[in-house]
Amino acid sequence: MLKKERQAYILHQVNLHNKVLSASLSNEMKVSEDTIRRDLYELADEGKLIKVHGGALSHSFNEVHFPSNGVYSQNKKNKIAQKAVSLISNGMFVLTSGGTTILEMARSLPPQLKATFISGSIPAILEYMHHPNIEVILIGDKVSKNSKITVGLEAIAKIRQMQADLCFLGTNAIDLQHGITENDWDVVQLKRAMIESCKKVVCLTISEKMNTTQPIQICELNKIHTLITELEPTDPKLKPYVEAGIEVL
Amino acid sequence: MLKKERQAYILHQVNLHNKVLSASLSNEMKVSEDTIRRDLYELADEGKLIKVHGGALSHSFNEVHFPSNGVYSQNKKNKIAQKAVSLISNGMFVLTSGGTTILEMARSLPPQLKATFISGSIPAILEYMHHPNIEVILIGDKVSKNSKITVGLEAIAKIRQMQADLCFLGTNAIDLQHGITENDWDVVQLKRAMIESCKKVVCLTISEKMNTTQPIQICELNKIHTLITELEPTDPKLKPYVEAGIEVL
DNA sequence: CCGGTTTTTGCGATTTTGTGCGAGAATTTA
DNA sequence: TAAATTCTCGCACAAAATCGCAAAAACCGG
Repeated sequence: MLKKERQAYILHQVNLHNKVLSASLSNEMKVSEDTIRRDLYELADEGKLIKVHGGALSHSFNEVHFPSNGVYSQNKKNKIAQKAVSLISNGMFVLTSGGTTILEMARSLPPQLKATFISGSIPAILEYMHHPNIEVILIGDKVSKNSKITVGLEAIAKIRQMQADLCFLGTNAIDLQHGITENDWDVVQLKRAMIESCKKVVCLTISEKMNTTQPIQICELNKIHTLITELEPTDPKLKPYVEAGIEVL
Repeated sequence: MLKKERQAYILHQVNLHNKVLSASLSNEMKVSEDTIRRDLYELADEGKLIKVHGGALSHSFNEVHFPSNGVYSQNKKNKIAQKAVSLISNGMFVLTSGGTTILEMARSLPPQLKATFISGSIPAILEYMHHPNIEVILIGDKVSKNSKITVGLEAIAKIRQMQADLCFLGTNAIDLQHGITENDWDVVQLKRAMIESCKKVVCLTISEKMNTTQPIQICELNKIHTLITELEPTDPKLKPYVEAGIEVL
């Protein structure tokens, strides 16, 4: 078993169960606990999980992390949110994933907007619910505690039978060669279905996540119609994406 | 159970109930009181709560004093919650409606309980999600903003294809002649479907709502197996229900 | 294909951490 | 004031982490 492979599996387990024990992982993959521990420390260094005595926990336990860059990042996300909102017009059906950037967009929706929002992300749904004129459709299935989103075949089937005008994807990693990538298998399945079920795919991401990759590919770049970051559309960092035929806002 | 995990649970409990007892926490998580005490001291050191003799208090407890009938009603709901929880055992599939009584039950689930909870109520889902060992199935459909629950044909169809062990209904009005009644058409449809899709129907209600009615009937009394109120099962107010063949806790 | 280098992994000895227990002290409660 | 909890403190024990080291595997330039 490859190291990367092992770490991807660990990450998957953490996302699924919110915790992992070094002992049981060592048992499952037949490597020493030392190796597992080293893996966990590496993943903790990359901020993918939280190492604790005896195993590791998912970030969702700490609730409020990154207090330091919070405000800073917030500004960026707000910029992104403003641009995203400008794409929505009355009467549209909008499919959205989860993630903090999407949340920020949800909070920025103008109160007079009348549209239908469809999502399996629970935090996003909570935001949409507060809006006076928006219809909210919740996609049901098993709830993934870590990503706070419904995942599974039911959810995917439901998405498949939709045909939305717009699809907003909160994106964790985007790259010229590898397209958009994720580390959670279930979320990948969902996002793939979302991409297939809408007329226009819009990726929202802060520029730090550009040109980074994660283990599992969601789709190639050419499936994406629009990319929104906090940068000016003319920023040189975005040039390769424009050249790849993506509309950049 | 990991130390951090345990502390996260304690914190969650403190924030919900504003107080925790060392003894009951020790009992719930099957660790010694010593361990709980050490946890409480650590959390108190971090300023997350206030350690007192016998347990701990939430920080907000000092500052804000809440409305008197709030606490009162809360106590009743807590009593109901305790009784309801006692009906659930490991491995069960439990269908629940929404409502504050259900929420209180969700908050009182012992951490080691492993069960699957199915609901379309968004506040309830949020509570279930905090629990370390519970699988959460969210029923999707259009979100009703005022009842914070998914309603519609999709949701009803989904419920119909289930077969749960237990169904908890937060009940707004119960009466000997009219059975249980509601004032929201969509919710009535949902609850009817829930009653048909489980082996055992349990109604949770505070005694004030007994012998009251609302415009739309959900079902006759004979569909209900168990009634839980804050009263003692021997209370004379409950006698007619016992005589009607309902198990009363 | 081959030496040399780097990375990865496992092992044993030692240290640290987490937990429970018992006895006596401190406190709450009746 | 007496009885019942709850706390403190020291200790023991097991599980987990750390450290140094060495074998094994992967990588690489020629």
